[in-house]
Amino acid sequence: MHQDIAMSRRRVTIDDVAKLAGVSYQTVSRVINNQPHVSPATKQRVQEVIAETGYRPSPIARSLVTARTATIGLVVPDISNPFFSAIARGVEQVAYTHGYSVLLCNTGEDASRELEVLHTLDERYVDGVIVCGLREDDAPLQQALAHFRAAVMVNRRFADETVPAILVDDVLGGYLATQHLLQLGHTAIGFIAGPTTSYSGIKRLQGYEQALTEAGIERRDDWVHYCIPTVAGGEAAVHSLLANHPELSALFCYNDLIAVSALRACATVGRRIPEDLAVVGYDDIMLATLVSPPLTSCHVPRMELGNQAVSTLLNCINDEADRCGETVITPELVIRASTVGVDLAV
Amino acid sequence: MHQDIAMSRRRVTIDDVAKLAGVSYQTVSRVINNQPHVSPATKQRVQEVIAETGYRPSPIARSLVTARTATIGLVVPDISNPFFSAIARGVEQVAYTHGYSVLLCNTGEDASRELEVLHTLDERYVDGVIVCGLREDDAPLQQALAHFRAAVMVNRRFADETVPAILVDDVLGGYLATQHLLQLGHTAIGFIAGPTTSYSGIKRLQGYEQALTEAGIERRDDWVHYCIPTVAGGEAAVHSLLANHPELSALFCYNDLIAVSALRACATVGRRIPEDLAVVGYDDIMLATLVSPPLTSCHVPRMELGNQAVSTLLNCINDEADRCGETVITPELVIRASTVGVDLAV
DNA sequence: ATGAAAGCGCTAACAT
DNA sequence: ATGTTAGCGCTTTCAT
Repeated sequence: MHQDIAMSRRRVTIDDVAKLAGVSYQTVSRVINNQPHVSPATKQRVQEVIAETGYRPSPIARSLVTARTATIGLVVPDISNPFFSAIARGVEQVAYTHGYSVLLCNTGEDASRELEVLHTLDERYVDGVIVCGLREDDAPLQQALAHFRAAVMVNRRFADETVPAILVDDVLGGYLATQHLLQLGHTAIGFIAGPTTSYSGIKRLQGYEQALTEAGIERRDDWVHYCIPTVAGGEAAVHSLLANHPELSALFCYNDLIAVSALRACATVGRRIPEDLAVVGYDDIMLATLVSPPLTSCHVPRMELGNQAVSTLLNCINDEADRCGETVITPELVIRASTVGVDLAV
Repeated sequence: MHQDIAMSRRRVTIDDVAKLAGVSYQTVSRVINNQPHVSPATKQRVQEVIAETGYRPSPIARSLVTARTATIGLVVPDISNPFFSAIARGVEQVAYTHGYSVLLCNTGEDASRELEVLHTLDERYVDGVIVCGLREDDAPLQQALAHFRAAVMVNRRFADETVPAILVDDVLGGYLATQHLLQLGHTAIGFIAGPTTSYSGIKRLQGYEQALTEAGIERRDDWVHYCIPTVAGGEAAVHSLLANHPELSALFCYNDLIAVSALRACATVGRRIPEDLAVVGYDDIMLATLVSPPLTSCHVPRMELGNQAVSTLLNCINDEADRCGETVITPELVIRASTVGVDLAV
């Protein structure tokens, strides 16, 4: 009936190691947790047995007593969206180096699903969660996040700052984009603004207005159009804006996809870029470098967002409250041929 | 000293519920696991208490005894690569509906890191793993995968078929792409083949050759160039192939990024597409629809790969061996303006 | 139909 | 420096 441990399929336990090393299993526990009060000789013997048997402690059993899992939850609207997958990469990177694993949850842009997955993560006793994007009612989310030992939001914040957030300075981004166009001599600059409800859209609009104001240019409501932030969504908005306002010589777009639809619209009606219309995008996704002409775009360091989110989360988990406030990431304008005549990207 | 449960910050346990319902905690266990031998009255009373207290069983404690975690590991080379993030979305989707969570592991294209994360996943007692891509020594990986209750590979296979795999029929893809060009009347068709070591590259080459052979066209080695499968990587390969072989009227590219570099190369030297050169890409990433002209490309249903991977994995976990073989996903050619004169995408 | 007891593998007091 | 004793919250025998 009895099988030799080496032969058995069963995992090696702390008890097996203790017996083989001729000590109590508490001593083994001390060794694997690097605790004091173990004689060097014993320690070495135990370590040898561990090496021989290939023993590794069960994180499950450990979690049951420590109430920690060394796991964090990552909640994103859509992992196949390059914006979020880059964040995910940044998150995984830093988490892994700190011994944490990442549970990935996709909400499919669905608010109720977001609460559901948080529920699941809570059940699974994750040590903390990182929640990305999705504009919706704050109250239910805030309540859900209160269950966790720690939580961080990316690209979103609560008014009362109860949850640390990693934010992009979109006001600055909008300002830089617009300022660049102003410096090139443009005075009639339109803005395709994305969804009206978008938090970052509102901030980019502020930056746009701020730059215009500084330049002493009147801000006109009819120069601003809203749309769904996709290539298809931008098409109609761009067409109508350009048709109704032939005076516009430049366009700032909420994101690169919309900027691409501007490129297309111009190709259709025979307007040259940047001679007849200068175009600035936002996000600086890979696509921006690949269309022709390549897009001037506001670069958002997405992996950096993920890195910062984890760092902040781990600080909160470890009660290092000093780094649990709001972190602002600064975007940078990358200038390419859609605003300046020469194709810098070769 | 004693705190009322409702007031306490401590999680509600099965014991609390049992006491409040006036039954043994075994009975509560029966109720939450839908086991028989509980009287309707008792069952209802217990369920009421569960609802009142908001009790939810601890998956940790449960895992400790069942040796299952309802968690699967997903190993990808780079989650920020659209190919893998789409797979990840497919994986998460199906896993979630079956009550499984997904631990995300990024290997950064590093083979040793791949083994490391598998080690971690093994420690964490995941119920199974899905490993995507990365061409490397089979032996160490195969050995690592043997530790798991279940494992599935995506876009990769072991010769002995010990591990179920989800594969794309790349021979077919290469065949369809080439056949399409042949049907348009092209007889001199080049192939930019991606990395020489690429498993899928070799298969696409086979499909390319097969189509040529069927059409009675001699396959010429110097019509095939290899390169790193990026826009930058393709640039040199495309230039040299076109410069040395002006007879080529069509180009089949290993992926869409290389196809984009073909578009660029032609723009530089003034060759029109598709009149002077027809171009076919592969993967059908979003970019394919956005460049001009839009790319004819071989569509690979990436989310479907993820869906199938989880389905297969869950079958293996549950010992339903019937669905644990190799699954082949069929790609489809999407025809756009880079091969036919009219811009179908408007 | 219900309960009592044992144990999953580990850590954290408290001994000695 | 080492061992003993309790649990962590649950499922699984085995009784009743």
